[in-house]
Amino acid sequence: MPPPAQISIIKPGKRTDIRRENERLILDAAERVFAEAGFGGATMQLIADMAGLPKANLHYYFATKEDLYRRVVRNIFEIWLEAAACFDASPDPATGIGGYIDAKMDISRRNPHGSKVWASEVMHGAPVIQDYLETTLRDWTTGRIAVIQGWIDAGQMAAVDPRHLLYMLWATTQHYADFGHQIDTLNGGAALSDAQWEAAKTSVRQIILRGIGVI
Amino acid sequence: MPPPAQISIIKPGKRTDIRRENERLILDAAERVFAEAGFGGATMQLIADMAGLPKANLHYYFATKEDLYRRVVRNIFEIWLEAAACFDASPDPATGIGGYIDAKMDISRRNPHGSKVWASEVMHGAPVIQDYLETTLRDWTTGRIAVIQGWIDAGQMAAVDPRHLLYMLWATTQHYADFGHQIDTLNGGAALSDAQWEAAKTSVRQIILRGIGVI
DNA sequence: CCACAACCTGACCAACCGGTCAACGAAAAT
DNA sequence: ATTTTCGTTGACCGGTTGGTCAGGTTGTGG
Repeated sequence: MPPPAQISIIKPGKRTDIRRENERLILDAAERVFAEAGFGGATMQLIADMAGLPKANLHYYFATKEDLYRRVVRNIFEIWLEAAACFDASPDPATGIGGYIDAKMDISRRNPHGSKVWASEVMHGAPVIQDYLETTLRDWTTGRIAVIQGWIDAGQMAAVDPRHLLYMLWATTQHYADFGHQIDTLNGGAALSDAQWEAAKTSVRQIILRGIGVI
Repeated sequence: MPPPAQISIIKPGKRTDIRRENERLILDAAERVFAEAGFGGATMQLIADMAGLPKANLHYYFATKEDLYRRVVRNIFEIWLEAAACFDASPDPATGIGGYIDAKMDISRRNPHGSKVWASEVMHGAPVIQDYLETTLRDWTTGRIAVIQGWIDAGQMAAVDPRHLLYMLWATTQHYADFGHQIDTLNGGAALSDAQWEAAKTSVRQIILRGIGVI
């Protein structure tokens, strides 16, 4: 009586499956531990425990602690850039910037650990992703500044400094992830409910959009 | 002629001078190292080197690394609260909130290390200053929300959620300290000049004050 | 001047960390 | 069936860290 072949249909390749699964496990655990303890405070042993794997297994998939950290930061960086899509897809600042705020607020709620790792990395002088700041992020920023300046020149919004508007967008939206613990504490110790998150998004959108004269 | 105990308390004395001087040296170095490396990444040896003292001397003044860290965070907390003065002294939101923005932006420029240590502490779940969040900060926040709500009720500003307005003020002003490295990198690798810093202050003030309908 | 207290510090230690390695089992490839 | 590759893991190691301590120096009160 041979075991049904259908079961084995699911697996495209056991080796690659194991690898992908374990890397995912490790990266998830690492993101969390790096966010909660910082790079220096995080230990490979703690990440291993949280991932449910022996420590030596981590070093099989990621040669060094710094390599693992680098991968975590890269993952976050890509998520950040995804939120840029809403920015270009819109012809006017109200939907463009409003959509960007919504997108980044959603990321802050869905992926707070990543935001914290990024913040920690930058606060410590960006020793790992300095090249990203100088290339990808700088190019991205230059492009968005041009878009905003276009809106200003077209009279679609108030004449504010596009660069500092961008910084304000980053600061306000990421604040809800990076300082989530403080916000929760001031909320009576409970995480923000769905309604409260919507209120936060609305408040941020309202103040900024009115601040740049589009509502 | 009894040499009154008061005098020996009041008079500087070389002993107390040495103590105060060294504590100041250590606290300054610690603030910097904790900000640049995080609690876990900071080492007592590095703090000692930066303070120009042998490591064993640090443990003479501060029993443990955590004690030293606690003192650093407490110092920062007091600076934060000082900026609140401008808030109450003003009868209208334009000068009150505008002044608060200016004050906090100045602190971000003058004391970026402290802001980073605070941010790091909160991001890691505030293991050291949780009680402050639940008492002093919560009370302070409640008070300021009442002030803002008063302005709203008096028709002096738009009806925004005071709590999220506060968060936005904290986020935007502290961003210039916590993410100073990123801002400098996007500024061509140079720190913001006096003029650029004024432009930043003006931009933040402009957008937020217009956002709450006071200009 | 003396005695005491405060201050200083080189040397040391137990604990821990990142990383290594040899040995082994399981799956693919031949 | 045999060989090879990939995945797994306990045990181990050199280096570093926070913290200790004995013994010294300096300042202070009497």
